[in-house]
Amino acid sequence: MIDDIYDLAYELMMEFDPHQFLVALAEPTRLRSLMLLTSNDPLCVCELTWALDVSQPKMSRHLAFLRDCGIVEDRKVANRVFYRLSPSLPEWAKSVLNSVSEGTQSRGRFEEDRERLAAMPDRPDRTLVMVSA
Amino acid sequence: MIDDIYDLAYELMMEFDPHQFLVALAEPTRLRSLMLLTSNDPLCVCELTWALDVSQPKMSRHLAFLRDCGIVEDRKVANRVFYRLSPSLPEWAKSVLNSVSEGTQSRGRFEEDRERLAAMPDRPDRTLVMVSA
DNA sequence: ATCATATATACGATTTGGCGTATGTTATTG
DNA sequence: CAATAACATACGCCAAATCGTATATATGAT
Repeated sequence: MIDDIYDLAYELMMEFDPHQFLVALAEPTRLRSLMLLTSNDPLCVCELTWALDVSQPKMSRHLAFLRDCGIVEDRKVANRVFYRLSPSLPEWAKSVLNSVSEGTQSRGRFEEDRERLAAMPDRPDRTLVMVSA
Repeated sequence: MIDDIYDLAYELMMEFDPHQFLVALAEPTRLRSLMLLTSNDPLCVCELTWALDVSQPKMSRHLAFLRDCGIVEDRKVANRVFYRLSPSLPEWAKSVLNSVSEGTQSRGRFEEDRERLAAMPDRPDRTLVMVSA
């Protein structure tokens, strides 16, 4: 309760920082994750781990980074944690993500990520996450 | 001559890389330089050095970095070297720069940079640079 | 209760990036 | 031909970022 109030106050005080935002994008794993999330909101950790073919701790760390920047939000559903782009992202930041998404469309590495995600077997059910948004 | 041909071939082969582009933006001095260049094309090294209040080698290194990424172009005029955004930047990259520029408009650090630039005494003549573009 | 799955975090090791300082290069000026 | 000014680069150092591995936590299944 008290913690929540402090969190809110902190968030109001610290505006969304362009530099921090760009630092977040300037790392391959984070960028690839964000590119997937830009078109495939929400995704759980195991889906991203599978699609990017990276270790689980690595994915988890980078997602925590993005969350702490205010770029993504997480929602726990049963066993899993789903991430999506933060709806409260400043418009200019959303624009950046969309523009970068354009720039990465025909780039092999990002195409492969999308394909691996699409081909993932037994992808978790997302309906619960969508509803409770 | 031969070198020019190799440079051209190299540039055609290596497409503009989104990740590299974002790495370039994710450093304070480079970002601040680009934000100035976005609205004040072209600027010479000494103007940027003055506006950002950083050492000359530091400024020079970061500009070289941006040039090697294909983000800016340099043009030597007499004693000085002027930098401007590369006109051949992909559209999506220009969009990113414009969006980030929005995001930084009301941020103290970037405002100060603009003010220091505007207040710089004896700014070099730019007419020659503009004409020979 | 035990075991398996999904996720997060701590720790040590390695790598990378940026910086200051010193120096090189080119062009202008006197 | 100095001497100066603008810019670029080389070198060594330090701080920060990332990673793998191991481990902790929480939820679900048997």
